[in-house]
Amino acid sequence: MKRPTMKDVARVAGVSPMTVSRVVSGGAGVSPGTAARVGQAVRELGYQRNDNARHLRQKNPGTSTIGLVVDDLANPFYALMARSVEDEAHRRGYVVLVGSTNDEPRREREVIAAFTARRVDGLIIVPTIGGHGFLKRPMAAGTPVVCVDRPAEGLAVDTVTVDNRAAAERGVGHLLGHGHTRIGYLGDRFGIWTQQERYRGYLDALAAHGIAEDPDLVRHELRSHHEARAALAGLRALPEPPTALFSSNDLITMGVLDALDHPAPVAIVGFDDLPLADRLDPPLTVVSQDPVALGSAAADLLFARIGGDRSAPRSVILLTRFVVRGSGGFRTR
Amino acid sequence: MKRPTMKDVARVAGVSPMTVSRVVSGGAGVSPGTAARVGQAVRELGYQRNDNARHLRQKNPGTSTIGLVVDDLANPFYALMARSVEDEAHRRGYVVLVGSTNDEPRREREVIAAFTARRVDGLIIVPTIGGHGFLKRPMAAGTPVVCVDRPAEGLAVDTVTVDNRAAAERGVGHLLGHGHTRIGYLGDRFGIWTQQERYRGYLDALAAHGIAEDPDLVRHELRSHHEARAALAGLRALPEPPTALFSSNDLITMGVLDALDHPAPVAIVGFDDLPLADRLDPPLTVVSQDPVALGSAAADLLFARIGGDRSAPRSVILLTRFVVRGSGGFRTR
DNA sequence: GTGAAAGCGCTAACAT
DNA sequence: ATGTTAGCGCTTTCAC
Repeated sequence: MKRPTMKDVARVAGVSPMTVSRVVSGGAGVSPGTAARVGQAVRELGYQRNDNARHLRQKNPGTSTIGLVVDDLANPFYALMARSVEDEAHRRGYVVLVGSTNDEPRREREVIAAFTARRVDGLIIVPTIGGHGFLKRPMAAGTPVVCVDRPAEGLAVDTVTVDNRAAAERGVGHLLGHGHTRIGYLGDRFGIWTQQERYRGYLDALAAHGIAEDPDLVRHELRSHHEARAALAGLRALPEPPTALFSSNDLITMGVLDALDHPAPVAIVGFDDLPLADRLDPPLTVVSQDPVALGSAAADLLFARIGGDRSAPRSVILLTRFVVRGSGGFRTR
Repeated sequence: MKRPTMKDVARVAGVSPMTVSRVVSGGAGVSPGTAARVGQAVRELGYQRNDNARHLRQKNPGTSTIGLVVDDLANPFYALMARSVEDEAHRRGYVVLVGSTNDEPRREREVIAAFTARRVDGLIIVPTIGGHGFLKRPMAAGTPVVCVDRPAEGLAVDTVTVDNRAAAERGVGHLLGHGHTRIGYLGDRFGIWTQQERYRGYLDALAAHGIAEDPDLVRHELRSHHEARAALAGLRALPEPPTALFSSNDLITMGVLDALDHPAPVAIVGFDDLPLADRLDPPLTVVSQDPVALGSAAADLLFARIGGDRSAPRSVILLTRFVVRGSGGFRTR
């Protein structure tokens, strides 16, 4: 049982395909009588217009589809962001193609190529570490791009980020204010922009308190829960172990918590909030981002571009919240 | 700067559009020389084939796009599922349109209509409470549908669920085994199939231990963290309050935990695992589902259908894991 | 108010 | 190995 086309509807209703087209598109300039007959035929056949064919011919360009490309859709942070983008799209009658990159430039290219081949009207991306020259073509052809969470190096597009550096400085400053002087830093891949920024914030805070950086206390490139645990073990085995830790994302924080006794024998401040963070012992002090705000800001920028905005690229920096719950204090080991 | 078409590439390469088509589609039956010239022109113009036009004409049907419709993409459970579906799709060269329903039948219809208008090759849906007769048409037209997490009433399609009822019975049985006889039940909207099943499991367990249901201990329709807290307050204000609680999903569990002292003065078993559940005091005992397995099972079924499988609809029931961590024991209040 | 013709960008089915 | 013709399902344009 093949799908009916306008021709089929036209035959049943006894009109021309053009009249069906008019009715299906709102019915302007069609007499109520024929409109009713066409509507009847549509219902009878279960006709639904093929939007791909429609968008192909329609002079008013656009597929009412946007693409969202994140690092990992399973990460609650990006999931919240995705939902927020989807809501904004739905409100405007758009649908969203979604893809994860795993932070692999190759998969990012594949996903974006698949999206632009389907002629999405715009892209919201969390760029990977790799270069993004391949975006120049679709952008020149009129597909706007917005970066969110981190900028794409060398790509002049609207970008929505948070104040990573200042927020990290604030968090580490909190630890310093509690008297900690040996503060461990646990970070994800250093190639990721947010991680560089947060590390800079860590250094800023140390410098502001006149404390020299101790490279022994710094671990980058922690890609998993497991690697975070291992790194922590290394820090605690030091002759002079840290009395406090700054954890640079939620995955690392979870790894750290899992490796520690209960109650945690080290002060901790984490970047990114966790669901039950306030029920831990002690309750976890964190830098909290708002992924919903990130997503809706990115969507607003994108739809403005789709709407014809040709102004210079904007950079939106959203503020984090510093949530003090107790885990930043001093404790004995 | 408009997008180049095959015609443009053909002109630059000095060949016919058909030759360009052949090259772009793999280059079978084209001499290496012309293929090179065409490739050169493609690069020069930044040409990318329009897949919408391609799929329109191509006799081999299909848009290499599937639709995924979940309750709420921001819910970590569905986010994990979505990522799993996306991975399966990506592996097969498909992209995925994603939408949230918020459990509103109207939004579900809108989203699915938008997807079928774009001629997705298949749909994976977490059906809302409403009827699903509107799916009959696209199904008859050849768009396969797979339900996941819960079945769609009256719709004979492949369905992937977990053993909700038995798992809930197991969880409540665990509480009974610890000597609890007054066990509170906290559930989400009773119209949702999983909630009915879990409640039945609760009753099964009580019956197996010869305990009569006490309606005072049962609260359904808890739609939020806040409502869960309020319901719990009601239970604890009872003349004979429950000594144990069975919480029917993660949102409710979080509400309950937030409302309780620390350490929790009531035994708790929750349906769905939570990230830091093992770091709570006491560590939370839960029924744990595997959203990744749900997603990949659904995707496998869908792609089998897309591949031409016309066999009778299958029902796949995945098993949950019961994770005993300690919160199910007896304690004083 | 309605329809006929043309064409969006591409490929199937024939040519040559 | 390459080109021509026709047409996917729809809308634009221009007739009536």
